[in-house]
Amino acid sequence: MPLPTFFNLPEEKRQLLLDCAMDEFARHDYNTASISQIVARAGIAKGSLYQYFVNKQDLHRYLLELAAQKKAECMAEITAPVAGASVFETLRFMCEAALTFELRYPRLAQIGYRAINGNAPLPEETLTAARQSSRQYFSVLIEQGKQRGEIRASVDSDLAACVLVNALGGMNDYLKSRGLYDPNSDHPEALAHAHAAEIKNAFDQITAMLRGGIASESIKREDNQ
Amino acid sequence: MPLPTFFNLPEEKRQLLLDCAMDEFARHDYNTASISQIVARAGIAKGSLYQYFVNKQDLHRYLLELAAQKKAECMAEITAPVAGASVFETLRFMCEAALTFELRYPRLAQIGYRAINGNAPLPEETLTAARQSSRQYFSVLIEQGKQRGEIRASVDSDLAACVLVNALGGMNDYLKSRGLYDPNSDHPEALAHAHAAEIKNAFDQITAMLRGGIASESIKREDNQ
Amino acid sequence: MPLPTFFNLPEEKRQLLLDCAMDEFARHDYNTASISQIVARAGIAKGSLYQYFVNKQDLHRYLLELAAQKKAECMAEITAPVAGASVFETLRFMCEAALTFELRYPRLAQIGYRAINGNAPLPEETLTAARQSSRQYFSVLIEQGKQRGEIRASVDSDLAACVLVNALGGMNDYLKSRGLYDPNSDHPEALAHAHAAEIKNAFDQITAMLRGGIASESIKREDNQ
Amino acid sequence: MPLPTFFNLPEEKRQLLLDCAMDEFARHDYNTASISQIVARAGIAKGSLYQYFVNKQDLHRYLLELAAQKKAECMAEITAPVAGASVFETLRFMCEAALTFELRYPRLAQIGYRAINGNAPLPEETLTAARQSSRQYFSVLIEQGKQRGEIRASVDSDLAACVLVNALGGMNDYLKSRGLYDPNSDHPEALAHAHAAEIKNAFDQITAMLRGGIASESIKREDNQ
DNA sequence: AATGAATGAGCTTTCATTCAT
DNA sequence: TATGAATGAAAGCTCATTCAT
Repeated sequence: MPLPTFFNLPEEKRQLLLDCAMDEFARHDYNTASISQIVARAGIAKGSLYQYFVNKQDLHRYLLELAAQKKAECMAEITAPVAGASVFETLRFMCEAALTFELRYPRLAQIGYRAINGNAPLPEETLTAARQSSRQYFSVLIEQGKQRGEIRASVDSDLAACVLVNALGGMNDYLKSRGLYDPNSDHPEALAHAHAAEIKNAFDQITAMLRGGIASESIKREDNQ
Repeated sequence: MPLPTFFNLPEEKRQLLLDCAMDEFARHDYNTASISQIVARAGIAKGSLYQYFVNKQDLHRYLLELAAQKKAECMAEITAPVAGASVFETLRFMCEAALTFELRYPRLAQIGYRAINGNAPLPEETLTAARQSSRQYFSVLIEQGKQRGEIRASVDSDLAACVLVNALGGMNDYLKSRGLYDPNSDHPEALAHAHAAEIKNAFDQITAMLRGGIASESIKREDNQ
Repeated sequence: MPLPTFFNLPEEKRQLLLDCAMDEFARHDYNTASISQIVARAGIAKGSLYQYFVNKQDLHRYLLELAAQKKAECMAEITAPVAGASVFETLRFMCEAALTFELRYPRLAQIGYRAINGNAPLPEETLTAARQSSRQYFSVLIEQGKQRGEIRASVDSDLAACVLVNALGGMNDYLKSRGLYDPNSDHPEALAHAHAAEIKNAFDQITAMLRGGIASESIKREDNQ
Repeated sequence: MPLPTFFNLPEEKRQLLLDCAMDEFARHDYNTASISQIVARAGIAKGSLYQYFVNKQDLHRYLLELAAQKKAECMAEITAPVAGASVFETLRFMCEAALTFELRYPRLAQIGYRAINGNAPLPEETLTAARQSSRQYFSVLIEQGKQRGEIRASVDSDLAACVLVNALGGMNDYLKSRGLYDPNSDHPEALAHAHAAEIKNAFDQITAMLRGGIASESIKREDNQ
């Protein structure tokens, strides 16, 4: 809820300010992020920022809103293909959407991450909702999978949801460790594009892993005995 | 790297100071943790703390070192039984070891968690190393599994390691969301004890999931065609 | 000394601005009164106010001037009947005039009160002059009383003037403490009307007190011995 | 309630800080008084002040406490002679005590005045109590006077109390206008000493005025008819 | 004449660190 | 070695005033 003044700003100036704010809140958690730093880097007077935003919280929440909006956009791009997809195909698509978001808006992604795991002054209900939302999404997805006969009925949906959410996060780690994706690089999207094939392969592997496990056939035969 | 003075301190006093420091850094992130609080609760002069540690960072890193050491101890306890175990048995043991660490040293565990998830002023290399260490441990484990024929050769060990590490973290989320384990409760160990059966079941489920995947048999048959 | 622009304003707009300014300066002391509040409530641009007044002080002084002028009007209304009146009758009339002013222009009265009691950035000479003006009025009145034989020649006119001025202020305190008059109530005039008889009685009592003192007859006989 | 650190300060330094604080709070109301100014003039670091006082309010209240204490001392000096005195003698003594306080501690007196009439952040009950205390004291005094037959039974004690309180304040005005007392001069007490005779005369006159009124004998005869 | 965004000095408060004792 | 007072840069925020349009 920025003040109207903010939206009257010339596009260029507004974007510069947002850039600086995103830099700061991506690099530091809420308490450590410095308004002074932001305005100094944006080259505006300190008082000016308070013509645009009510206070630090207001600015922070606007960035979170932006993150939510941009993430929703990334998700929306895959809505269509997902419609009739199997659970595992959906998973594949979500991997892509999540990565797309991180690649396009790495700072917003980081700010969102901090908000959920850090000390940002958000209403507890908002936090709880945010923390549960992806877990619940996956939980529902798995329930659907069970009904369609795609997923073993014996699987605990909630536990599996936790595992999925984190496992997908693990893919990020993997891509980073391979240098296939660096949120701090200047053009992460270009980087990802260059490694599209490898990334696609990681998507496939992780889906396969979650689908069929990592055990060898011989072990599995033991399991079934 | 505390100063020599620190180790000359009477055991009792040293332990009290550490206790207070752990309390503070477990409850607040690095920037919000207050040196004043620590010395006040420990009943020592503010200046004294700077006779023991170079600065705030120094104290913080010492706590992280302690965490690493204690965690290693917990892991070591399961080294023996693990010796001849299968990869999946080892995984089960590691789940237990990780939980044991969290229960015995909940504050150190929390401090470590905060450090890895990014607010502490640690050299990037230290952070990277910390993040990679467990990944590498798992990577090696999986390689062993492959050689023993327990794990599919087609699995990418590094990716699988990332998935495992994060999936185990997901189990934590699950236990917390179920109220089976709360690191902030007064007696997390007692709590965990009361729910031992349920926790054990979660261990089993997650191992099974990683082992055989979550797909139903019919889907798997499609996979194999 | 508003700028000429101010007087070119349409009557309605000018009055609205004055209303809002009076509200603000009556409710808050000079430093706490907010230009932003005034312009916001008056619905004009902040810059516009500076087309009408040099600065905050200028606006404030204009309000004080207005107060002086309105108070003078109230006093003027009683000039005629006062012409041939005795000093004590005049005092009675002045009580009424002062109350009339407070009832008709409660905000201006309050602003004047604040100015004299010391937070406003007025030149010391202005303040001194304001403080002395009423004192001098009373001083002259008492001198007249002496010449007419209504007041003891031994009375120090200046000291008596100070006493009178403040004693009349004391009557205000009394009326307020009794709930007979509250300048902050929505309709102080209505309130005062409801208690007209009691207020009239207070006028009479205070005049009597200043006239004949508070000592009992027996004490006075001692005085005269 | 300053922090203990404050009282450990060397007398000289403590007094200097108090001096600067009294200067500032006497010259400006609570909101306008500037901590920055105080520390700058006292030549201490800004952080140091917060080792002595919890915050601005704490400092302010301490000054008020000091004022109350010093005023009580001044009053105590006249307790003995007052014991068996008549109402009018008591009044005389109180005039002296009040003036003594203003002369000895002109800044504390001013701070107290601001607290009662201004916007200081004090609990409403404290304010109300302070505002009523002197009025009530006088009210009781007058009631006693009535019982002893020193004061006319027909006098309204509360109204008379208001008149007395303010009339005594009027004496201050008088002394100031005569240059017999200047709270801003460096040694107001010395000044008062030089004019002791004139001040004593003012005391006597004002007592006489309140006792017997200002009307001439001829007027009074009319009153009694 | 009217606008309202831009300004920046100023505010109170915090806190890791230093240093004289 | 122990102390704790002293420090001062930095924080978020306010507001009368200016100025380009």
